[in-house]
Amino acid sequence: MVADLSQDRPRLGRSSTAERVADILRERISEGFFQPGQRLSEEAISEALGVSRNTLRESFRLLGHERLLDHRLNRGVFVRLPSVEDVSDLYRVRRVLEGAAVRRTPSERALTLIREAVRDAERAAEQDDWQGVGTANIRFHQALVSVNESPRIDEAMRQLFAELRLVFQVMENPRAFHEPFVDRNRRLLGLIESGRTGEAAADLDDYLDHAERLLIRAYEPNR
Amino acid sequence: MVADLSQDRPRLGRSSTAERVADILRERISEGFFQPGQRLSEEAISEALGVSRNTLRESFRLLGHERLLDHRLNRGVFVRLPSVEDVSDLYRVRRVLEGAAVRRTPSERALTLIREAVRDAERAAEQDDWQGVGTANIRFHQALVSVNESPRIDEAMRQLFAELRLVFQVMENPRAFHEPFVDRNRRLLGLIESGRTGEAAADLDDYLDHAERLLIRAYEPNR
DNA sequence: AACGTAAGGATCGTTGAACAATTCGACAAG
DNA sequence: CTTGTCGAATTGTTCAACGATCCTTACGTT
Repeated sequence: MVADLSQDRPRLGRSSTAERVADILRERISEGFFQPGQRLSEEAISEALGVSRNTLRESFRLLGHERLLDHRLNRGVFVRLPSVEDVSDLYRVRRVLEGAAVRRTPSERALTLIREAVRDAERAAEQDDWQGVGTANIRFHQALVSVNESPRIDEAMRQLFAELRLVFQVMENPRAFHEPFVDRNRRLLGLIESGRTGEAAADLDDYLDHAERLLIRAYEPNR
Repeated sequence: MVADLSQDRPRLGRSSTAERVADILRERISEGFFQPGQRLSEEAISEALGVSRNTLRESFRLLGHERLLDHRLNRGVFVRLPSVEDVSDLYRVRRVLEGAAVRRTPSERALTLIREAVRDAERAAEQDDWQGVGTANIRFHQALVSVNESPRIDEAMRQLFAELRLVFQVMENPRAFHEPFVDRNRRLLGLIESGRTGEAAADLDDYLDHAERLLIRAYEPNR
């Protein structure tokens, strides 16, 4: 019974001003409050948040390593603005991580998460809630990757989507983007459930090609 | 002609005291000067390197994100001491990244790198230079992963091996560990060269199972 | 002997101020 | 129109300080 407590262990060490500031900034970036390409002034933000410049700089380092911020020497930190090459690379990584996932037999737990994400996306689509479709879609792919049963891969996937959100912020019409994938999620789930790993892998590759093409076409980092 | 200069751009932004300090610490850790589990005193190191505590703390944040240091609140930073579960997870990641690589057809450039690494390992083994075998072995796997043609995956692999080096530091007999893999590298290369991706993938899985088993058996994080 | 508590020292977390280094735009000179 | 120079603004880094937290030791209680 004491063993259950070990679940809460990560929460223990948590909290330091720098990390909490990083959490805030991360959220602000992902919600578009800070736009990609925008410069983040040390003085302005440290004053606004009521922390010292030194502490804020520690936060910047954290987010820089997550590729959310771009640290240019003596020029300051900028919200990262991914290039088209970055988008392609992100999809290369997805093909590897998600491709490995569909070749494995998922645990019951993972399968449940995947099913829920598919259903949530469908439900949100019915209500024209494209914001909701987007987040459900992300949950779908994270659940998919969780089939690999690797904490490090899960973490990498989290970062990857944080980076992709930067792309969505710049995209012309992020809402319509997710639309075709509600059905594709359902189809892919079917292939996975029936254990047809070969077909699932092929469908996934086509899925990601499709998404990458749409994304790059709608993505214009030049303002 | 001016366009060629843009190649050198990455070299410009580089260098800031914090990053250079991080480079030094990274090297010291990988060479075993700082042992896994050891605590790194802010005061002692900042004084020894002649930098301020604040700057050193920025470096610590960088290395913490690379999983080389363990930051415990109010207790300081420690050289990370990977657990057995960590080792297993690292091999899960390797199976995914390297597995995806062997299923692709390598570029000429990548193939050359792989061949060189295999040859260097053999040469080092002939001279009983097990240190050299180890580094050639790492180069072999990095070259293998480079077949994915993804900068992010290359970077992930670099970090992964930096973490594995922590394990090697603690291991009982790191020299003998690499011995069986000189031949296995050669065999895997053969399968790749002949385009038998299915067999190559199967051999790789067995390869990594083998390595993980040996490593975990020889690994005793408890002192 | 096992345990709870208290005191003290060491180290980290964070701040605020200061100064050097660097960037960038404006403006003058050629 | 290009090049050189100046100054304001911002970052890079240091330093000193103080509160907070952890660890150890000692002491007293049960």
